[in-house]
Order: sequence, then structure tokens, then C-alpha cells
Amino acid sequence: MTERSDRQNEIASVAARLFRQKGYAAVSMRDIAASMHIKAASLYNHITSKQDVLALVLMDLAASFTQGITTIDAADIAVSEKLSRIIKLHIDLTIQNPHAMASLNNDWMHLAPEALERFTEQRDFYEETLRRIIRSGIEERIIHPLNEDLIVFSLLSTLRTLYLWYGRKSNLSEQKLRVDLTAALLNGIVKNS
Amino acid sequence: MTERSDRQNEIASVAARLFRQKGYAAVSMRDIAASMHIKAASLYNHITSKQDVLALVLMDLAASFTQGITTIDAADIAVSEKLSRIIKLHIDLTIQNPHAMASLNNDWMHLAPEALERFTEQRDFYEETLRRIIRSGIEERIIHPLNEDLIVFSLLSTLRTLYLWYGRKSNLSEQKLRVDLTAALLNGIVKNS
DNA sequence: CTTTGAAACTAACAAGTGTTAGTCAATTAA
DNA sequence: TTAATTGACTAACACTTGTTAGTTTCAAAG
Repeated sequence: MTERSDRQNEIASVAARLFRQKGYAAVSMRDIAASMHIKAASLYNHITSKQDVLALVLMDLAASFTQGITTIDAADIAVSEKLSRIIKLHIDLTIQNPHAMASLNNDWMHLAPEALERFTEQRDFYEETLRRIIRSGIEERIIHPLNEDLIVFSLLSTLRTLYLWYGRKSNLSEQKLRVDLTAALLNGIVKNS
Repeated sequence: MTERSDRQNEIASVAARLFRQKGYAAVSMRDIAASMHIKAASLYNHITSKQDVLALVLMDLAASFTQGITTIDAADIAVSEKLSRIIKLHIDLTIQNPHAMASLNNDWMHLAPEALERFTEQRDFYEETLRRIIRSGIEERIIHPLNEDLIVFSLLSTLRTLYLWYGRKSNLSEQKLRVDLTAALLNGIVKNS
């Protein structure tokens, strides 16, 4: 895996936007090319296949999540602080890559077999790490003793689909988003629990 | 819109499963036909187009959500009870239509224009109704005064992606799912809030 | 200048797409 | 028994798909 050229990054950026709108399968190489004002064949001077474009869109972002949660998990901090930082990680990466987040959720199954395996490995690792954090929180009596898988997926469902509505509705600042989202996810929305 | 035939329901059922696996655009009419052990052309004895199949998959389920939240909202019950019932509504409909739920999230933009408009109307109505419920909860001091759009989408993100993991992980009963999910969403996961 | 390299282009391909037309066998209604 | 309907079939259509081959343009390096 060599360094990515500027043009490759442009392709990945344009493709991510289109993938988000219509999904990987509904976007043609001619669509991507037209958005760059070139012809489809010209794309192949920079990439080797359509699946390669998808990998360009996904794999860096997936690696950022892997690296992010690894760092957080290794830190010597309380479980609740780890969770707060994980929420912030998702917010930061979503703001930086809103379009690619859609493909991360919906298009990853169209990766070529080798890339697909690397992707699912990272995804499994991420979920497993988060589950370990949740479990230790339950053992420390810091987290309510609910089903731990349920907690993991309840958190991830919201965090992974942040891209769907950040920026669309009442444009709250990144800071208020983080504070309110952390409160909603960790402390709940109903009073006097 | 006439009554749906048995064969139409079979097509919708098979298509929903395939749409979930690969997405609408990546599923061909020949794929759907092969899953039913007939030829693609034979499908057109029962449906008029591929987009029609998608409408068959989506529109009934969308109507169920609309009807469900309308009934709940009209009931003379506390806000927290409304929220509990909305959570149950999502659980019930997800268990009954796990595959179609995926298309409801990811494939609706491929509907033909008229169906698309009806769909987005219902979706907007659903979100607006939920937001009104949340807002009245905040005004009654029952719900924490967080950003109301954030609360709506935090809840819906989890509820709409239930299909992704129900049945996959530690097979908890429908009852425990409902109880724990309600607790996690409404009361939060961290103690002593 | 000349050469080289990158990056665009045109043209074309084989395969797959949704869909239509026309046919035929079997079940149902008269 | 006959007529009509249903629902499968084969064959084909016009179009789009990802991709390759070969060519041209043009700026940078020698």
C-alpha cells in the first residue's frame, strides 16, 4: 500500500459523496468521472477498479476508528471517561468525513474479498473493544447491569449514523452536540431515573 | 391501490431479503426470479417494474409506522409511556419485518417519484410527531432539557437499526430486549446521573 | 530541441440490465 | 366440452455496466 496521490484523494472524495447519495452499486464510473469533468476511462490512470475506489473511501477511515479506540482503551482513565472520548471520536471523524461514514455503514459489503476481510476484522475488533469496556463498567458497578450487547449496539447505532443528521437540523455547535449527546447516551433522557 | 396477491407478497418477501444483503441497486430482477425458481420475465405477470417491487417492500411497513405512532400519540397517557410504546412499536415491526427494515433505512431513495413523495411525507410526519412528544416532555420537566432534535435522532438511530443485531447476538427474549432497551434509551446506561 | 512521463482522450468490448412481445400448458368458469 | 384466465416460458430489445487498448496533449527534465 503506497502513498495516495492527490488525484486519488479527489476521486475518493467525489466518490464518497455519490456513494452516500445513491449507494455504491447505483453509482457508475461514468458518474464519478462526470463529477470530475473527465471521462470514465481516465479514472483508470489513477485507480485499478471500482472496488479499489471503494477501498480508498473506506479503509483510511476504518483505520482511524481502530487507532482511536485503541488509544482510548489503553489510557489509564475511568470507564465513563473512555465512553466520553469514544463519543468524541465518532463526532470528530463524522465531521471530518461525513460522506465516507455512509459507505462505512452501507457499502462495505461490496469491498473486494481481501479488503472485505481486513474491514470486518477491524469492525469486529472495534465492537469487541467497546464491549470489554462496557463489561468492565458493569463489573465496577458504574454501568447499569443491562445486557451488554444491547448497550454496545445502542451506543453504536447512534454514533454510526451521526452523519445522517449532523448539520441538517438546528445547527448546534460541535461542543453542544458533544455535551448533549454524551448526556443523552450515558445519563438517559428521562429525569429521576 | 388494489389488494395484494399472494404471489406479490412472495416477491416482496424474497426481494426484501436480497435488498437487505446487497442493497436495491445491486439486486437484479434475475436475482429475485432465481430465488423463486422462475425466470425474470415471469415476475412481470405480477408486478409492473423493479421500482414497484421496492414499493411493495416498503409502503406497507411505512404505513404501519405511521399508524402506530398516530395511535400512540392520540392516547391519553404520560409522555414516558408514549415513549415506551414507541420503542415497543419498533421492536414489534422489526421482528415481523427484519429485512424490509433495511430497505426502509437504505433503499427508499430509489423509489419512483410518486411513491418517494408519499414515503418522505410519512417519514417527516413520524419524526415530527416524535419531536412534538419529546418537546412536551421537556416542557413538563419530565425529559432533560437537551436539544430536542438530538434526542429524536438519538432514539431513532437506535430504533431504526434494531434489525442489524436483533437475533445476532446473545439471544435475549423479546421481553428482556424491550425492558433493557427502554431502560438504556430513557434512563441511560451510567448510574447516579 | 528532444525525450519522457503523466493524464487526458476516443473507441470499443463483453457482460449484464430492466423490460416487452409472443407463446404455451394448465387450471378454472361457462 | 369449451372458453377464458393465469402464470410460467423463450427470445429478444435497447441500454448501461466496468474495463481495456491505443492515441494525443502537454508540461517538465535532459
